Amino acid sequence: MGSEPEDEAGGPQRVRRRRATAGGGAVMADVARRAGVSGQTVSRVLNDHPRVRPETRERVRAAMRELGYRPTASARTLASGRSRTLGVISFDAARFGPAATLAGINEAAQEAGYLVSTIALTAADQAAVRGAVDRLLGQGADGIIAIAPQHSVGEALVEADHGRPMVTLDKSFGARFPVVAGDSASGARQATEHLLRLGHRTVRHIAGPVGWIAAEARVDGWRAALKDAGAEAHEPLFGDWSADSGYDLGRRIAHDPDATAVFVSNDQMAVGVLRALHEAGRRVPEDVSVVGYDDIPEAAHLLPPLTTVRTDFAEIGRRCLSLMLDQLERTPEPGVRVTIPTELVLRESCGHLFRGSARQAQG
Amino acid sequence: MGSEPEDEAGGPQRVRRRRATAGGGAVMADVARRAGVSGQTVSRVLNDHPRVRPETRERVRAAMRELGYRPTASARTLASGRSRTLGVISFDAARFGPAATLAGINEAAQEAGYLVSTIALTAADQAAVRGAVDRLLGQGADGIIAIAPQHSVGEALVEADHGRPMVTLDKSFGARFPVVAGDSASGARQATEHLLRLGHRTVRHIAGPVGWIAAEARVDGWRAALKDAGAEAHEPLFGDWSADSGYDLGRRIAHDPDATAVFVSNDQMAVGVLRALHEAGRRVPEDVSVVGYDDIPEAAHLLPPLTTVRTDFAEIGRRCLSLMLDQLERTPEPGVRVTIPTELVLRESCGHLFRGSARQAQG
DNA sequence: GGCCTTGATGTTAGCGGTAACACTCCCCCT
DNA sequence: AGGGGGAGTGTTACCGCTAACATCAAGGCC
Repeated sequence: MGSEPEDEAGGPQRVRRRRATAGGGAVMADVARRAGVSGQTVSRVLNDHPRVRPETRERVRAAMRELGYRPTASARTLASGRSRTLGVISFDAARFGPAATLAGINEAAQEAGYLVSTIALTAADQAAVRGAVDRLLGQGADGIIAIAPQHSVGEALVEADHGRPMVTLDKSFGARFPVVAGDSASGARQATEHLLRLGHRTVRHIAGPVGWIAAEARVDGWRAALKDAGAEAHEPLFGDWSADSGYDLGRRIAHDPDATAVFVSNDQMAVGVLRALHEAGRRVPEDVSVVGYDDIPEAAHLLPPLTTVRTDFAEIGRRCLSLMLDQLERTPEPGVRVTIPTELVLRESCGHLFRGSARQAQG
Repeated sequence: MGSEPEDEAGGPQRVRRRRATAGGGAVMADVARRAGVSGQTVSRVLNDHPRVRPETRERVRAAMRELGYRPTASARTLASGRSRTLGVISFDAARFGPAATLAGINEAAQEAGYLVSTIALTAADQAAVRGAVDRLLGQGADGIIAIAPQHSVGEALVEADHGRPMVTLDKSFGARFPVVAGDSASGARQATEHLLRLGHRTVRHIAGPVGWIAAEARVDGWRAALKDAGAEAHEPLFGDWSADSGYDLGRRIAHDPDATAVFVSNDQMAVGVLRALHEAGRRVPEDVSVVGYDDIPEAAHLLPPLTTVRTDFAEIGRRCLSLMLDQLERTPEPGVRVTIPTELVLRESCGHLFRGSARQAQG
């Protein structure tokens, strides 16, 4: 090639340090040399600066292509203080809701040219949350999106405060960062009112675990609907979101002949409830009506197909991202709270309570 | 404070550039000054070098704590060429299998002190895969784990080759990188043989989409089991993994009175199949036996509880990570292929075919 | 026509770490 | 006593890129 830089004779011959680029590829200086410009001009091309002559720009671009040049993110981050990386802290990443939200965030981030680093936490203790925030920030994340479905996580986030933008999901208190959430209270109300309209005297509730924001909002929505209708409110039964727990709690309800309508806080638990009712010989919807929450893709094919409250998780993810971008690139509105509407999807798991028997009520 | 470095009088006063650290926190030099050592010693403490006197180490640690020092990853990456970040390319991240695998990877990565950057792809075309690889490498990922469930993705990965370590999931050909996969062929064989042992003359198959490696391996395993038993093999029906498609295809099978046993390539489709059979008035397991695949958490609570093939997705994720670490930190074995065993979980969706009727067969 | 813009590009000095090497001590051995 | 060697620490030169400033040519203005 003949383009090796000459070492001045006799100078102390230092070992060339290993390059930081992947596969030892070209670096900016190589591109600059090849295009016959300075490194700064290459940098300008890279960053779409307007003050570069079109032909120079093209020459640099060509050199980049020919050398297979790939900018080194760590160097750019170090020099500019921006990484175009977003950190995401998530819990329970294998469950449908969080997973779908995460997918939405990822997709939107990609479109906006950001990379996403995810830390999936299992424990919700403050040390874990703080550690995750630290690692993400240390990594240079420009901002953090935290799925904070439990009060404890929300509190830990406030504790672990830092200078960078943050968006949280679900977290219900404190106007410190923007929050995105599905409208759980309203969804629960819709579900409950639907069941009441079908003639049920009251509606039982199988709730998500205590301390979970969405779970508690659904309890509130359910309770409010009952109160408005002057219906009795039994104490809710608290599950852990799993079909297993839905089954266990469903059996308790199945053995209570007064129970004719159940609102379950998510579809997975509803699966277990349907089984418990079936095994106890109580027909759905003839004897008992069931409404779930989330509208998982399987909900339409359960036996019977499940009436449920749909949340657009992908939209939640997208809104998180757009709020984050607002903070990063535009003027942030402080303390925004975005609520994603829900929709009751009518299927076959609910029936009229009518002369002790029931007819199917279809949307 | 009094610790501001003095500018020599009259020197050209340059504006201090914005710090790259989050929230303008302390940097290594600050820690060094406070602990009364050089930056290099701080670096040694940070990296657990053995050659530091315990009391010095403690002094440095104290200084770090007091200043809330957080090392800047981009600087470390730039200087060392290692980022302790792994890139993950995933598809279909909202489905149970991939999501659970991803969770396993994340968890294992965290334990090993690595951060994970995920790119979720929707299209499997070469440009998308190549772009994802580029972005991950540009970000400084030390290695890439690619969930490559389709042939096309595997091919694209080979094309997008690069110098860094890689581990792929499912990808069936080419010994270029280590591969981890659930043992789909064996799982399918177990399922099929189980049904045959119950007395079914043959077993129908609802398969995953063409081009998906796991789907095709399950077809192969199913076909092999039938062949060994000398049973007739109907042409499989190809779904798209969704409960919707399972329902559509299930209806075709439901209307065929000869069909007494169905092996479905995943549990979601099996949900649809169960519904289709139910609606057609065919009882499970009395008239038709059904086996699914994956053992999603809801499988035990379907009506009837679904016999299925369990794969330990978390283990798959962990193995991916350990293979990656082998490549990064130890002597890599080239072209390893790790197969995660499967287990047939017996529940109530299968019955003996016996005098035209069926009795339950329970493990 | 000299002076001030403006556009295009180059030069310099970092960003915050780490690798390689240099330099002290201090102990041990002969 | 002299020297070898290792433990502990400091010095220097980068890693690859970008911000700030400097430079330089071409053009507009009075």
